[in-house]
Amino acid sequence: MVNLADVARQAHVSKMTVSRVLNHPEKVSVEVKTAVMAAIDLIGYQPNRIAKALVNHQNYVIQFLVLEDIDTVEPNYAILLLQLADVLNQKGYTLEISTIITDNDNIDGIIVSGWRQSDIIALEALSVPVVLYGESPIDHDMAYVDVDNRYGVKLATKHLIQTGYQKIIYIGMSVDLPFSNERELGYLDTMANNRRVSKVYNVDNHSHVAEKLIDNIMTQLSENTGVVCATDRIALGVVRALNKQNGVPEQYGVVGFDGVFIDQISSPQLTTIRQPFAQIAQSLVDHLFLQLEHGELGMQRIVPSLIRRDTTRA
Amino acid sequence: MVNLADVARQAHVSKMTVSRVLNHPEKVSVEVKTAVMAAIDLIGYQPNRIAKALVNHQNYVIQFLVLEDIDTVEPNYAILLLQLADVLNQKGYTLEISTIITDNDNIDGIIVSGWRQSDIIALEALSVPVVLYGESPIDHDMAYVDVDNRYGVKLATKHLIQTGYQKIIYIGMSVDLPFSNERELGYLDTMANNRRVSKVYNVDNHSHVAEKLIDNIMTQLSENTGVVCATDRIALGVVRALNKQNGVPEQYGVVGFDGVFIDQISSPQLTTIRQPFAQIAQSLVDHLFLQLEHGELGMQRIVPSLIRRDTTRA
DNA sequence: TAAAAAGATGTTATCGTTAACATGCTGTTA
DNA sequence: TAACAGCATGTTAACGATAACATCTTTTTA
Repeated sequence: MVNLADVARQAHVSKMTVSRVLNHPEKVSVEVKTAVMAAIDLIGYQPNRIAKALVNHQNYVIQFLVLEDIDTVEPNYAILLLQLADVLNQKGYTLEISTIITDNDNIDGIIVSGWRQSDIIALEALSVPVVLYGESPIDHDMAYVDVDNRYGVKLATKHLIQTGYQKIIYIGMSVDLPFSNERELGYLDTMANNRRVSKVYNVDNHSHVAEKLIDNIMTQLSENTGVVCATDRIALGVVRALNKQNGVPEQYGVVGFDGVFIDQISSPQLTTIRQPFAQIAQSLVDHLFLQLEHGELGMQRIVPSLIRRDTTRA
Repeated sequence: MVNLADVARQAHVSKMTVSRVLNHPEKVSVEVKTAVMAAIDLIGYQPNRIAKALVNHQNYVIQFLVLEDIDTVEPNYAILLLQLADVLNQKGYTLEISTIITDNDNIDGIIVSGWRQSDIIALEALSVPVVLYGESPIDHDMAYVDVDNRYGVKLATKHLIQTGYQKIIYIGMSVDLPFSNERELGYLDTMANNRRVSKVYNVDNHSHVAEKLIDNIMTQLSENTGVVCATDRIALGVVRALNKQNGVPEQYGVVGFDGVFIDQISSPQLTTIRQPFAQIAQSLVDHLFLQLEHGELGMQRIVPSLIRRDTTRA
């Protein structure tokens, strides 16, 4: 393996000078710098992450902790995971994926997804920086990054109003977590602001459950109704039910939330609120390093956008 | 950070003895061993992966190389990725995810998914062990793990025959790769063995394309037809088209292939051939270590199974 | 122009672990 | 009982990189 010493020999300088060229180039004269660079190129030197880690007391490993039941969120995780890995790679970091909370000397930080209220205490007790994906519970001060859920559903609700649907109902998730509460509030706020009458249903986050719900309430559903859905899974079921009368998007409009995978395989393709996962991944990593390097707890709400497709009128 | 020296002090032995207790316990007397173990428990020592890596000339990092267009395979990747991470963690390894081929001193081995024929030469030139997910091209000798595609489609075809569908057609993918060829052969073989007339269509691997194909050939499709699909995506579109006449599973039977996510959100839920990803992940890692530790190129075909659900008759 | 400051480069020690070799003890054998 | 084998444990050096300090050269300043 080509190491610092080989480069040093090639460039007729000491190892330290080579190290400086790479880490503190401003402290090295221009001639030496170019000579060293040439030597590096010539013999194809790549710094050894392991040796660096040992002397810097770092691991260059970030843990992605998935506390959610994996089955319920697969497509989202795939895309988030790939984006995270990408951002971390660019910083020379590696990803460790775990499904249980452990205090571990071999990682530098943790990004957590799918946590419940009951996980928070254990997470706060960890000895490494933690960033939550998803808004943190009100009474705890933890770094987090989340999509702006309330704003997202606001967009969805407004869109249905503007495309002329008369009655607008909301189908949420039966879980008590910040993100689902925020989504519901986004609907309620927008309806109130537009002097509309709200109607909220809650179901488990599965397309079949949502489909059954719509089947059951179909008779009470007047034509020209818009349905704001808390997730694309729910929206998928809703569209399926409504399309038994071939009513989407003319008689009924549907908007989902997530914008990953499901929206595209649905037929017709879903109008949805897209979570920008590349941005989310970048922000999660940024906030983790903010904590790692400056001890600061940051939080950010990422603005989602409306993707107009075929389950709402043009 | 608690290290070997702390344990050694606590147990009144040398660092080397502690190291031996952990790596070569048979070379240490029983009394010393128990004393050291007690000291480890007492002060909560965890070995430092980085220092170990440095002295062993290993990185404890395996790269997962995704060469496929990410959009086309998300749910599969999520599940494979999580399983891989799990298997590797148990061996003290970490995962690096990459989308480009690079020769990299900081990894110990590579697991490749979604490769094309044109990638093979670059992959063979790499200086670390490589295992392919997906059968390797005939003229190259590389380690691989794959699901037994031919057998899987055999299962699917047989199932449709046994549940009494009269005519049985196959909808494959328009790509020339070992896995898709194998799947087609699984259909053709089984049909020939059962003295049935085959009919093969090919489409891009998207539900909408498959849906459109069925719409177009619907008039030529006699009732009591079974459709073997190369993927769940295709099956999803096929079911959607056939269900416009409410014909699944009584008039038409459909079987997919993959068994991840799509099969469950479909309505009715897909009968499918499930890829056992936990087993695949384990096998990929095993074959990588076989190569790493003994230089042996292994290959394995994992046997998939039929999941009977609601798109075929009981 | 001598002394001090600034700049460039080199030397040493260190991170935590382990392989290889060294030491010391017990017990066996002729 | 001397010689030696075999076992348990300790000591040293090494992995590759870098921080801290040391040294040497050049520039600045009074």
